[in-house]
Amino acid sequence: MPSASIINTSDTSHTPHSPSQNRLLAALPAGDMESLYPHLKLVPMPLGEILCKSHCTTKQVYFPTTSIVSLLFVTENGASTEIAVVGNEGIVGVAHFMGGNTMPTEAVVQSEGYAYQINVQLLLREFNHDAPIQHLLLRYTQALITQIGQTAVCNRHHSLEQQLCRWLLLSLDRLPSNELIVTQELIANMLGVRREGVSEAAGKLQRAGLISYYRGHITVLNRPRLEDIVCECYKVVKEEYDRLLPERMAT
Amino acid sequence: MPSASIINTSDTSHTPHSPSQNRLLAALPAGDMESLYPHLKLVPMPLGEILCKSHCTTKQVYFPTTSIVSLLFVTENGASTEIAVVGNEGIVGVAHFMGGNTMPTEAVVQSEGYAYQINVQLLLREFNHDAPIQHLLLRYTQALITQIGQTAVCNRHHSLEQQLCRWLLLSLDRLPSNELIVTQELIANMLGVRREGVSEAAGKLQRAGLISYYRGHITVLNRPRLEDIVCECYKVVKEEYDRLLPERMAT
DNA sequence: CCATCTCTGTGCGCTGACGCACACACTTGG
DNA sequence: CCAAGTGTGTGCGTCAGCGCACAGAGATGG
Repeated sequence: MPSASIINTSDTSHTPHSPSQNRLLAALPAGDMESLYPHLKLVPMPLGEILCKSHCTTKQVYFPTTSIVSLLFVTENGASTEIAVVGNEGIVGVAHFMGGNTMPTEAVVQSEGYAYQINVQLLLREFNHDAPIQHLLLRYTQALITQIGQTAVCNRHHSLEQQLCRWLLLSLDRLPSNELIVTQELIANMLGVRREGVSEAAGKLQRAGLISYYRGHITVLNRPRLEDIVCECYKVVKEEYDRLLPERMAT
Repeated sequence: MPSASIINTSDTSHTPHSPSQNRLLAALPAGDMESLYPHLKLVPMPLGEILCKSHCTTKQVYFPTTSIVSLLFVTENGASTEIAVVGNEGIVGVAHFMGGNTMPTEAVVQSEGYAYQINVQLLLREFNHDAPIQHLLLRYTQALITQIGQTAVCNRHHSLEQQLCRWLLLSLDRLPSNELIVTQELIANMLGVRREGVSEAAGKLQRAGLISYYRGHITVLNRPRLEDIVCECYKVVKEEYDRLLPERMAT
């Protein structure tokens, strides 16, 4: 049973899609909705799809609803590290309104689902002439900065097991159910560690009854205990998202 | 002899101070200079001064000129990690114009010098009504995001020695000379590693003739070779700063 | 001049994560 | 039904970085 901090409350299998499933879009004032919504295009986000490679110049930005997107840095020798995760609370493509157009980041779909896509130009027009949407997106970006910074801290100071817990909780917060469709190999790539390391840590969590997994399906059985053993990084990030993003998006 | 990528070209001991020593301030169009410059206050930045603790609500932002400021995350048990460094190419206090006012970050003076201070309200007034300054600050913030993300990558994948090289080069780029006034202990706190580890890595660099240090004074003797052995993280960040910040600030 | 403090060097045992190799179970497709 | 592919478990040697302890050398201040 998902805890109170679940974001998605809709049952994805039956509810019709709506831009308001994305918390940023939902928080827009009525006027902005009217100007943006007609241009939003619902797109499926298949697992593993690369929305944007490092420094690629895509002209689309994405507002995930039921999908989760990972922002990865890939090193020269192919190793990768997830620096942040974006779900229905955010937007993929902050570089466009920050003014740099591209980033040395790769955006990969980490959990299958849907997103609303919009052309950069259309979004920029609103961003540049409308204070509320600008403030909303900038505050979101600040929350993102905190997540990235906290990832740096976590990478430095915390154990693989704690990082796994953080990753699970961050994903869980962005999903409607308590089941994640990911292999341990994928998690390892996100965290930038060995697959065997994830296997060991996940096995430990499973033996403790916190999770249960089976060939690419991880189910969180006891979220409260997961929150007990996770490092502070999760809480810092979560509180910052709650603080910076609109009220109705907080819980 | 400092290489071509030195930012400060002034001799701090003799030249009069000027806001244009900060590259962001220098890049402002004439109109913005006129409205901002009268409100800028030159302040000394003593080594170790804490400009802003985690989530503190200071009403000042800083444009370093000859000083360097570290942005640190401090964990519950007192361990710290530098997530980014700000020198004369940037501004301390992005949270103010990003809309969050505070951040879970501590800003500490890592290298003594000067900065121009300005009241948040005055800066915000310009930020909200003037596109050029807004674009400038947002592009800087995007560069900062890259630096933070790359720090996360570096913490994950690269050796202490490589990280030390990165740290030295990032500092060097923000200083007029090739001498840093820092103890190994301080560097250890920044990198979030043991003092002994820094001692060992620095000793290795010294024996190789790349640096020379003595009780809190580190002199870089061979910058090109340092750039050879540093990890890619340094280059990625540097190129992103060069790309995102104005031409005259690039070299 | 001596006690104290600061900064750095070094040694040692420990541990978390790595790289590799291989086994096993389940799935998929002919 | 069997071969190939996918996802996971496990063992083993290695190593970077940790924590700790202590030494020595220079700085500082009475």
